[in-house]
Amino acid sequence: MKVSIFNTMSRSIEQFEPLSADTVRMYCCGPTVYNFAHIGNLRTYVFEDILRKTLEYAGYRVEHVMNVTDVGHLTDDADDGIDKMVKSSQEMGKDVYEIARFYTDAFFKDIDELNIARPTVTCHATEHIGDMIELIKRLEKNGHTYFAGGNVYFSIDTFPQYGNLAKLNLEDLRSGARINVDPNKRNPKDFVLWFTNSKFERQAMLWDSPWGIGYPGWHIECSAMSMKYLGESFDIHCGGIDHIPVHHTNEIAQSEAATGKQWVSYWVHGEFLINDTGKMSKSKGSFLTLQLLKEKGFDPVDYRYFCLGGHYRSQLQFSWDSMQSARNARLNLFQRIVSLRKETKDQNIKNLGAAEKYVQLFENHMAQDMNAPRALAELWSMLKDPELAATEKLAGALRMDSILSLGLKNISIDTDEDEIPQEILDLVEERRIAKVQKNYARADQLRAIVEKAGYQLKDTPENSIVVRICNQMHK
RNA sequence: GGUGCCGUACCCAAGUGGUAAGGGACAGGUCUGCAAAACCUCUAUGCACCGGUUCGAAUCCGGUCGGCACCUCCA
Repeated sequence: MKVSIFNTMSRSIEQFEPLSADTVRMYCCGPTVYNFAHIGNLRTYVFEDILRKTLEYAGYRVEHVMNVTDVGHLTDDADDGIDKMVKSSQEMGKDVYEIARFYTDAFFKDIDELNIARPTVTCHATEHIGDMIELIKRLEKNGHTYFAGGNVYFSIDTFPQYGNLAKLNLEDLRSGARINVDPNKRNPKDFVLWFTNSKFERQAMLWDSPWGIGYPGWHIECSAMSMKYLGESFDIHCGGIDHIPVHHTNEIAQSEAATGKQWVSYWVHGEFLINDTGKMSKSKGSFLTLQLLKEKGFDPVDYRYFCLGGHYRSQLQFSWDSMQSARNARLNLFQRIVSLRKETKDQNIKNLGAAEKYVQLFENHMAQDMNAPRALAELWSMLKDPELAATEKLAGALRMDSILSLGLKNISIDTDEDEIPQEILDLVEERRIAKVQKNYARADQLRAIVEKAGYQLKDTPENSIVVRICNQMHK
């Protein structure tokens, strides 16, 4: 299986070829842990997981590195504002490291619940300050930095390819630059590598460095850590689309200026999740978390399914209606798997047989820039094809799920018949008698009572089955 | 103001020149005392609008209207 992927650098779909034959080295920008991740953030991690699993499906071993930014980033401009970590710690009255720990744990809980594979390496910025300092020293030696107003800056004029990724037109940008530019900058697009002097109200995290006590600029961690774990040149770097113009642009500049080599081969970016107010952000008051979805009765996997319904490079419109339809779809899908399991009990489900052609189509769609919506459609077509045997459908579905990761292999046929209270069973028995006596008015009345108690009755030719209504959504 | 993306059925959403995937919802059917569940079937001669290129356009070109994103921390 040959994988093709859209490379932001060339703005075109390219055939993927890793630097080394069978290993893919991939770096993903991780969370800044001063708050909970919202479902828009989470969409990006779902997409990265799909990318990783598609590559693994194609036979590659994937070294997947993700950073956790536990050093403060600034609230607004790179020269002003309150450190986000400090701000959050002030609000919660906790130590900055406690805050980072708390939100890091919350983040990985979300990741796990979404069936996103953990990175092979997770690296924390605060544990790599030394690596960042070494990188800045290297840049200094190569003449790409200058010291002004207490801070070390990267000079973009020493790096002619600056802005290639974002296709930035530097002339235009310069003329349209904001008013409050840091007067120490030689070029408005220069950025800080190391701060010893900032306008922070309070700075909780400080480290010693050749330039004085301070803290690193916010782009340097990704360069330093990715090169530490993946080498000076690696295959894939991904993140949200918003990182193209500033963060990734600056990362490229400082990385390649330091090594003199091409840093990353493929840049892969995921689009935003949008709701009726536009981009999801806390300031707009539309900060939806996975926790909130759960409180509303959704399973985290419903959200994963929802994400798979749209292509990763298209904006995806979130609404509660869409979320509901994703849940229904997922429930229907699970129901089909349960039926197949029952039908194929004790049978060998290893062979794809006639499901092969659907798996083939599925692979093609995933291999062609990860067209998950198309791939999902193949899953449905396969399940609905009357020509296929149940074992073949099940084998095909499980194969596809190695990328989709909806948890199909964990679905058991023991439909959790957890204890139904005796009083409910008594009502059911009373209804059975009423039915035998053809007292249907009484039977309907009893069913209404049972339903009100949260149970649903399903009459079959033999007997009546009772299920807890709210249990169904979680299976 | 500058740059880019998008506008497909009731909703979400694929589809970049060859005659509109898929899911949800709705409706109908089988089944049922009636339901529920399950299963089956159906839903765009048309892809914002206008004009053009072409044997052929949702797909290419021009224009109009509308939406979104980026240019500033942001997945």
